[in-house]
Amino acid sequence: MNRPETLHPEKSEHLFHEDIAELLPFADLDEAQVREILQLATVHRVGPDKTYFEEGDSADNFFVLLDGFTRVVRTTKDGEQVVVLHIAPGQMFGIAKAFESENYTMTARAASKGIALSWPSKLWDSFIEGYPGFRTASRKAVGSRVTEMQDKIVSLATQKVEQRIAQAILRLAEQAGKETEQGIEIDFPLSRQDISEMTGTTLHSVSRCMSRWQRQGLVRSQRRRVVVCQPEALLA
Amino acid sequence: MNRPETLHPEKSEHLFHEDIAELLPFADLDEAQVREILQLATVHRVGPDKTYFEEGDSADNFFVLLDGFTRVVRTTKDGEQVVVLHIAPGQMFGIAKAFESENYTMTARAASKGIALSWPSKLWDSFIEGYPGFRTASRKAVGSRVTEMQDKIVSLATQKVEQRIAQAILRLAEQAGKETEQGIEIDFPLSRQDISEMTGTTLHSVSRCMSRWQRQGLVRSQRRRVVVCQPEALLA
DNA sequence: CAGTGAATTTGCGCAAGAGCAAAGATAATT
DNA sequence: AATTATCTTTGCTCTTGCGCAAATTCACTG
Repeated sequence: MNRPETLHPEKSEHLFHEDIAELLPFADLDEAQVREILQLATVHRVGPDKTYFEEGDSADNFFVLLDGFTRVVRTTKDGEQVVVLHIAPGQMFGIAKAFESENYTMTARAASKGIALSWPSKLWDSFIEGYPGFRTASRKAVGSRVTEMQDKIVSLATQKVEQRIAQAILRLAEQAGKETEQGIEIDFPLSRQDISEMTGTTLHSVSRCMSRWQRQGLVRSQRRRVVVCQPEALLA
Repeated sequence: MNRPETLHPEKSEHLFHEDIAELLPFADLDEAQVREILQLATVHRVGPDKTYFEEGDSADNFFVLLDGFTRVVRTTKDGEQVVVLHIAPGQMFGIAKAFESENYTMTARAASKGIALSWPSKLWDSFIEGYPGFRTASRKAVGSRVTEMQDKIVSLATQKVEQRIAQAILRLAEQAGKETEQGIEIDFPLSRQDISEMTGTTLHSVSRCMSRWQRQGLVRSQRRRVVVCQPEALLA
């Protein structure tokens, strides 16, 4: 295979046709189409806690995350952050066009160092029409977001803090879990504060909860690192 | 104007081209197209608390609500109900096709007597392609749902019970408000229990809250009837 | 390798709100 | 008009978990 392929406008050592073509949004495309699409793409490399875009910004681009995890966040008037959902590599985000919206309604902040591709929103319709796989992927993206948000609403509305935290951690372990000898490690830095923003509680309550689980051997957690040892036990 | 037009398969005294054509999903259609679409529609008339479809059902149809209000509800394992959002007349619902989903993920239950039209899901793509207004409307429907769910998540995660209840009632007053001399009346039966299911609390807390507001003259509420007298004051 | 700053742990007191129970009110039914 | 079912109110207790504060640990930087 003929390796390095240049990406516009920034050259990249690690992004290849093969990698991109595997991503759901670009499934079923032939090589020429992939090249065509990549020509139009902009590469974004962001450090931890940097944003791809902010709530209220004009929705000029849509994105596909290549690497790293991204939090989709809403900030309240008094500065509190609420994490609404997480984006995993291969998923689209910033797809305001799918909502007929002129502006982003949330902020996309990198949980860890990340890479994403973006395209001008004006290309959205032509992608939808020209690439069936893209249309399917965009619908699935919307669907899984809606599902995730539903689950979060039900969780917030009916469960106690402890259950909410457990559920949030298990979901992340599923989306961003990496096998280790210890157990499943969540593959990006995750503080008590972060978890509290996902579950609508305080970092104190999260800390207490996790300490207890640590004592019981259910999880193993150091500073901003979380390893789930007994996923089943957390369900109880 | 030539009045009664028959709807398939059930004849109807109150549904006319003029009414339907005004609905957002069918904006920009000419009379022939409206007739075409209505030919394919099924009419549903449901009583209060009856469902249009249930969570888990095969998503065979998509709907447009013509009259009445509909709650979109999720039920937890232990039978608790959570109201995720409300559908107003003119809006689409049951649009699993937009999520590339085979089944409904929630239950649609009529808050009051209601009328809806439905079409087989297999027509979704042809509607999307054939009627630009329909495509736009479906995106807007998804967008407003996502926005509403985001707001609910933020509300549940950061606000106290009292604020959540106030916000929920104000939203309904906006979506389903009818002007009266007393103030804005929510135009369908709404019990304390219903409100608690929207806000993730108990009917007791809702009752206490509303009683206080009643004493302060902010609302006026009898059994399953809610009138908002001072919307601004509820914001505090 | 010491120093600095961020993340975490933990204790304590308190308030919000859930849970339970019982009474009262309102609408529907016969 | 009497009966019944449903909805609502309200009091009381008890738990959850927040808010505040202080101590501690950990990672990074100079």
